[in-house]
Amino acid sequence: MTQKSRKNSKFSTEQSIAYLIRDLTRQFSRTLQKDIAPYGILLGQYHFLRVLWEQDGITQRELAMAVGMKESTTFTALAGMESLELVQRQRDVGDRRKMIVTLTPKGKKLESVLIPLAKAVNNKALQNFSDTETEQLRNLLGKLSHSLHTDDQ
Amino acid sequence: MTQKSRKNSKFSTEQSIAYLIRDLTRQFSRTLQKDIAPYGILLGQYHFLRVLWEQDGITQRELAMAVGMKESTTFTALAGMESLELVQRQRDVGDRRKMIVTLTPKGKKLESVLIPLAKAVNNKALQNFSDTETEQLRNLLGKLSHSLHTDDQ
DNA sequence: TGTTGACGATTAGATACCTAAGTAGTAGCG
DNA sequence: CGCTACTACTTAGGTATCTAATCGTCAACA
Repeated sequence: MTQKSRKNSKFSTEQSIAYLIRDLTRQFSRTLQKDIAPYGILLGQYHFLRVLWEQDGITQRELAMAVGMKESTTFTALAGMESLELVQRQRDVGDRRKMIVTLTPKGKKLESVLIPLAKAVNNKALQNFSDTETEQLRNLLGKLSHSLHTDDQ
Repeated sequence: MTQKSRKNSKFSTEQSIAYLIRDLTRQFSRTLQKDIAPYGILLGQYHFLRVLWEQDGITQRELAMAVGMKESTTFTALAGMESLELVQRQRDVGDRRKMIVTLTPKGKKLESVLIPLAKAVNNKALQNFSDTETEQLRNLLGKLSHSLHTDDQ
């Protein structure tokens, strides 16, 4: 290691928190993507399905909020999912601006197949973690997220 | 919260580690991207610059490895960086398959400008973390990454 | 009741990645 | 040598996001 890279341990190339997290995201994505691909589901679609399995019949905007994606991203994903007949979209009768998204039987059925795959990835990642460590990690990540969201500084 | 979403705390929509991490990556990316945009640098380019500032004159493949990106991604990023005159690429004389990447003065100068911006984002995220917590987080993330990489299970 | 502004969805266009399939150049071996 | 396999880069094409701009609908109020 060069002198340069040692001078700030909070930020060296290998160790910055941001880098570690970005790298982990890629690993998680690649892994889960490969697992669900055989079922014809794209990773970008899976995120939306996961929310719909718990809250069916919500609007596109609510879905976007729940998943944490922008509405344009949500729109694109749903368009693909509709053509695959995983979801159905209909205008809200009461407020025609809104688009209600509901799962088709095909979309519903996937829950029992895909959730275990996602759990497996999560469990593999956490295989050597005690419950305490898992909780610790979750708390630290939450704190990180909260700090990044604040507008001060 | 529905009964359903409560039944497995390790995996509910809001709390899965993979989701938290993916979300954090987006936050980090958006934040840093906005900060560096005024200098005409794209986030995807920044990652490569960061490595080059510490190890100038390496090959494209070495750079890809150091950054943790695929070579095709590296190639595209470098092409853009070359046209912005941030780096120069020349064939290795000894082995003409290799492409040596070196920073231009313009690329070098950016180090003193951009690194503080990246540090600021990191520090903002870690603003309420004690040194112990930071180290803890780093260790937990490293462990996570290691577990995901193993081929067993 | 007509105008204006907010809201929700959509479209357009860009960035950041990936996988898979080329294309050279190098090296090893019979 | 000359074939073959490997290495490094490149190209092609696709996915997952984003921001910014536009379009239809609704609501509020002068």
